[in-house]
Amino acid sequence: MKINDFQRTPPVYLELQQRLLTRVRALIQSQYSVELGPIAPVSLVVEQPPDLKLGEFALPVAFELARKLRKAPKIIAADLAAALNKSLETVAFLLPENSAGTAQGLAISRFEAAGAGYLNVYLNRATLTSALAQFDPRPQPNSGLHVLVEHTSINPNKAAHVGHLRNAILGDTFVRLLRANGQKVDIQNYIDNTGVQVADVVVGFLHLEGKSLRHIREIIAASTGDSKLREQRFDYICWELYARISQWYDAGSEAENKQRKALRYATLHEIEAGNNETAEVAELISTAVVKMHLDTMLRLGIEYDFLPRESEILRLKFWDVAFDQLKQSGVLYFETEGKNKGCWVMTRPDAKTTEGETDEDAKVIVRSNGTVTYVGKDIAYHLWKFGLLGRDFGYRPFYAYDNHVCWISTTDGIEPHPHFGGAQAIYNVIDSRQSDPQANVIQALRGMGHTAEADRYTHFSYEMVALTPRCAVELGYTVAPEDLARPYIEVSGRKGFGVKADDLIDRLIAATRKETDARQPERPEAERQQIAEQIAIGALRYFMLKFTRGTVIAFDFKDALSFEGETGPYIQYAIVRIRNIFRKAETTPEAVLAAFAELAKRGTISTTTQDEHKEASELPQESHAEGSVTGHDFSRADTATKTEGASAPAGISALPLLQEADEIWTIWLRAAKRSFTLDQAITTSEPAYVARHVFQLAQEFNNFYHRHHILTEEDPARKTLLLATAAIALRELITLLSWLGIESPEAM
RNA sequence: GCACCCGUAGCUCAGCUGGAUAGAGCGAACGCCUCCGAAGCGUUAGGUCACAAGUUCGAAUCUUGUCGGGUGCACCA
Repeated sequence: MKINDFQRTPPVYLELQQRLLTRVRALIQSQYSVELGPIAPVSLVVEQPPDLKLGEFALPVAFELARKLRKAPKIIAADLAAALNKSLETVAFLLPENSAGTAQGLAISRFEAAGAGYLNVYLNRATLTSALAQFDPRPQPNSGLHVLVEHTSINPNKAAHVGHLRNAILGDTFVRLLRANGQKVDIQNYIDNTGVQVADVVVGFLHLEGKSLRHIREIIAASTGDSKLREQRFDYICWELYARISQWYDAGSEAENKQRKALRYATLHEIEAGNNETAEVAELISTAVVKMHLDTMLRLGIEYDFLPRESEILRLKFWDVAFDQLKQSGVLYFETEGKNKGCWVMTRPDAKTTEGETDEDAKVIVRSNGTVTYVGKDIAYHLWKFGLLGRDFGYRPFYAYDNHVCWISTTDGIEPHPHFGGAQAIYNVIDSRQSDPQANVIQALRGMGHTAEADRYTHFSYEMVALTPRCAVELGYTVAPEDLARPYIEVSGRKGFGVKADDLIDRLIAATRKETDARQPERPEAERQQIAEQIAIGALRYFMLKFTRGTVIAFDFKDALSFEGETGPYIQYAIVRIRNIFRKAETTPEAVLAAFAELAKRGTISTTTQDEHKEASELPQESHAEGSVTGHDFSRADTATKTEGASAPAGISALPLLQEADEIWTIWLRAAKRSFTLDQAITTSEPAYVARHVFQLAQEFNNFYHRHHILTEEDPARKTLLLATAAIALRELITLLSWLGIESPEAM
């Protein structure tokens, strides 16, 4: 019998399913191809039955065959089940060898027809738990694609708000998922430091406030230093000023307003041009704000590798290079008629082309005055991302993390520097309001013949975070009557309307700190603070991740400040409980899992028929340390217990428990499902799948915890099983939370 | 007008490539700490899956249409 199927692959859900399908397909081919002639490919799907009593997998294939065979689905399913059971050894494939080189047994214990015609598959619990205890199912290094993820990208003219938190948390989590999948990922945070938003704050400081360059330096120095010394945060000062200047443009007489707007654009042009005092002010402000954004994100465990800035895209003339390429490839054409006369334009992705007519709907890339639009610059930038531009940024170090440095773009950088760009796949975490411009860029890439790149360009889009009217009122904003009736109100930096990220984090920490102070009074202050921060960040990150991307989050403090139910702290609490169990049991999860794998192996080797007695008798008689829970033999009990498919070599007191107690098995099954969930989350760009998966595991553990009292269990083998189940839950919970960027506290 | 997203329990949301009795959390009512931490567990109440037609053995899921909510469709960035 071949046992190489799984030799190096952990026994995980996805592989189990795939192998199962291969076998079933083969059977159908041989069984029914005569009756059907050359049969059309039957679409085989694997489902999960509504209840574990019905098995782990269900195949509705009989329904599909029913009409072709003119037979009742029930009968077909029964035939299939019988045939599969008859040749179980060839169908149910083996799990990997263990360290001793002994095959561990079949992964599938039996097939059964059920319901109206389902073919249900029952996995071999003993075999799989034993294998899972031995192997931490880590995916192998993947395709090796060099991936670039861009997220956060907050305009550097004001403080970050809740909407930016959703972006950064989604992006950061997705990076962690890609890396867990074995991919090499660079993280970029694009900085638009030359736009009107920055110009507005510059106008605010220079003209509304009448500050000089020197004065602005002083303000920045006083408001960006040590958080304990500064009276105000610079990003908050800018938040307020940005709201004020936005109103100021419309607050004067008509003539005044015209003058103010002129001032605004003059300022913008000076910033874009560079090499002048206004540009210097803009540079000071935006750099100071960016640093604060990085501080804020670091509170959430979010780090970056590189900050490309718009100022360098302009000054290093990325556009000029891109423009040539776009003209050469014919993506851009010069419009000579209609409203876009004199512009270089591009046909839109979904445009219906009518011959000869001027495309009034075309996207303008270069204006009639010769300046390039935002989309044009974005195309150039994305050519660089894929290494197609033939021009690079200069680099210098900008922000130091514990383990690495974040670099920033500059016109003339230092050597040596790491290489960024030239990625094979990119993900842009940008909210769904940007899907049109994103589609334009993809369209341009495709039009230039870079179809592979266009295919690997993912707009990781998500819906915005808005405030509930109640929340807006609570924050002291005056809310228009018509807005009070709406489900949510969009945040607006221009109006200064929104929840600032650091305010929210501070409130969360204050709330968790109150709890830890009450629950852990004996712990030192620093520890209580650390725990409070871990819980607060866990709550926040989980809150942002539990919604699927397409859902608008109507933000409310009541929901965000909740630590019960479907929250990060709920999951963290399960971890703390498990850690306490191991502390009191005076053993470790690793030791328990090793012991369990060994014992389970002895008890379950003989699901293959011929070898069972021989193998059972050949088992080495190992002796284990006295008094350790790991020292008891699974097969010690004399009462022989029949397990399905084979008789166990000796009575195994834990095995019936594993067979019958679905609340135990469901935890192991979920562990096996980890790679499946990861794969699903990555292919659909949906981190919420992982969030839900880990919450369900925590729920399953709590359920198990309340049904089985582990430490007082008297039967040693049963106790080993219970402890091993807790160990698996712990291993999974910690791993999965780390993927979500959530820490696992020692106590809480 | 066109494009995209959303409409599922009182509220906030899951429901993967169509499949067996539609699931969580919060809120409500009632229980559970002489036993591994109650940031927990259990029980109960609560749904014509917006509406209509179609495809199918089978639809919350796919198609089309209607209604309702949101967002985006500039030579602004």
